[in-house]
Amino acid sequence: MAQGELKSSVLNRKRNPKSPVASRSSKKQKIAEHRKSLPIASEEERLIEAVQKNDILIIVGETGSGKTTQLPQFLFNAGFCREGKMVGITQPRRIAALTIAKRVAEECDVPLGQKVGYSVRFDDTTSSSTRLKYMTDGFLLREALVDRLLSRYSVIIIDEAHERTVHTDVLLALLKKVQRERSEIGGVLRGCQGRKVSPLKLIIMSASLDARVFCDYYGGAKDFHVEGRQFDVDIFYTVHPQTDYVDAALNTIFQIHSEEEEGDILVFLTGQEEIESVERLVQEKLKHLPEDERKLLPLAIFSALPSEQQMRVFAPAPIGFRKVVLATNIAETSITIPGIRYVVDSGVVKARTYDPNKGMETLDVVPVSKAQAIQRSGRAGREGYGKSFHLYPERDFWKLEDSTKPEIKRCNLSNVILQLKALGIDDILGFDFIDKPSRYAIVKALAELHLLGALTDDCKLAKPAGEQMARLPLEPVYSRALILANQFNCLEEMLITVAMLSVESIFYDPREKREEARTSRNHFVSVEGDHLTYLSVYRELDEFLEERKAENSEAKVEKVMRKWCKDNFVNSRSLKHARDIYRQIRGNVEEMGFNVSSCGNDMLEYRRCLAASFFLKAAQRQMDGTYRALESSEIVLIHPSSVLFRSKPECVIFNELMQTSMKYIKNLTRIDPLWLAELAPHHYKTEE
DNA sequence: GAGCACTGC
Repeated sequence: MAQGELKSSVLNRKRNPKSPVASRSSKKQKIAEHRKSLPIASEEERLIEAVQKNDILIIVGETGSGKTTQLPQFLFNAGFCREGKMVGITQPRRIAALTIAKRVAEECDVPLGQKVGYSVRFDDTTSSSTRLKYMTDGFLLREALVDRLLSRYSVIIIDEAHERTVHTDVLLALLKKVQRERSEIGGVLRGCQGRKVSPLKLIIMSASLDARVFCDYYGGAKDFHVEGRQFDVDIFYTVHPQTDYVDAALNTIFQIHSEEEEGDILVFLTGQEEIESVERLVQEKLKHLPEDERKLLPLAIFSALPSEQQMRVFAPAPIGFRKVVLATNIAETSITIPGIRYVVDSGVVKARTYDPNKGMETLDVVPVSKAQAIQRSGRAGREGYGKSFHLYPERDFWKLEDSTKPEIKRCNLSNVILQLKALGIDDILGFDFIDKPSRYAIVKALAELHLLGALTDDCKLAKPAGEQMARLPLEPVYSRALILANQFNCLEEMLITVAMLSVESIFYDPREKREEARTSRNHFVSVEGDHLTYLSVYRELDEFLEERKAENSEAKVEKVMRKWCKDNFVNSRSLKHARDIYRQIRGNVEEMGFNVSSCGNDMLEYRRCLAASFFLKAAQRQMDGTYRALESSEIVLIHPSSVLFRSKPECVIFNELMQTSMKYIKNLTRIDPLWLAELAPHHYKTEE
């Protein structure tokens, strides 16, 4: 979201203030010309015919074909939105849903939210007159919980299916089932609010590499190829394998800078630490160059970076300067940086995997896939001819995996399975996933859901707990915590806690200000642990804003909030997100009839509730000062970001176990070890 | 003594 705001603010600055009438007609003309020039424009008839003849169509089209903006308009014109029906288009990212919908509304010359709208979490612009609805795939999944046949849609388009996010994969399987059910019902009055249910058209849109996978999955579905429109990118490889890609990246950056024509450089690296170190190395190296060769401006971008600093990569470099943007994967698909003409690909990426046996996530540096390498190169050809430098030999490229392993095979499945159960799908092991997760991962997730009380002994959705948990947009273990907090009379505190635990990077410590950051945040810190610390961060900001709300406008409150966050070294984007989540889940639990009560100053009761909620993740200190995670028996360390890093209490509960350089536990609170047997007897009594 | 990237009626 932050990135989207940045992009549009840059665009706005460029816009010329012409007279409204003149600009409107010339803008209209420009849009018409642009639409006509798209590769897909000449395919309208053939495409519509293909949709009419095939219930499932796989559209393969590269960047710039116009498929995402044009196809829904073609479908509208061909009558697919008659009788109040909608065409739904899903995207893996909210920023895409939002910007594409705005673009299409502009092309249709209608205000956003009428014929064309978007729906993403916290932000729904659709109305009863919306016919082309852009949304995140997660949003459509949520809709399916309410209207299982998705009866308001005549056509559903899954865009960017090749990315294979968990949400996309679940949707691909679910829609296959919904389509079958809708054609079986055929015209009988059923579905949401007694709507007439007609057959569903399904369109899967993907980049080229793996169209076969989708065609096969849908029983030999027809595929339709649309030409892309990208500028040419020359690809270069190293002659020999590089032992140190950071060093190779540095050399390549300076080689481009001294030998190539003007144009900015985008360098793909693995993470924050590496990026910050390359940034310093570039600056260091520049000092040794002659004055006139120093005009190179290194800029970092990664998701944990505060928005104000992210924004800097979007601004044009000063006259005569060349930008070199040092980025994580964030620049691969999520954001597009203007001016990039050269790409440097390290060939590696940090990838998360989940080990269901240990209940542990791992963050490893691994080689990219061919598809990723190609996607990275493509970033050099957005505005004109470009060059891409891979820091490995061509023969190594051919050894890469074709595409990245689908996320569903690499993640904790408890949430996915809870959602499927809530959708009425009981046979998870037999469910028709496009790529099946391992039997073991499924069984482990079922067992976890059972322990959390979401499933009955025969693995059916428990009533009401399982239903309630499925309704909440949270990890099942956090939903469970809210249900328990209702009984412990600390629901208010737990709502804040799980909202804060649901967002990433609440604290941001720039390397050079690490000490200052810690000191200025000292007053938040609770000796009991991270959960109470988050609670006081949230509450202090809330009180601060409350005091100032009376005298200020909403925009000013936002500004005050950003200032407060900056002063306290808190990431304002993360905290705003946490506040949005809080509002949403508070609404959810109130709808469930929960009474949001506070335990006041009784933090003992709150900590007991944390222990009761997170009993599956407890750890005990050992003689040597390391910890043993009770569930997996893994030897772990307290992550240095925890406020308990130094104090090392005897027993803690934690929310995250992740292996990076070491096995670390994060987000912890001190508990009394006796509480575990008392509060989770079904799990601990026999052991201790 | 350290944090790839997304996302949720």
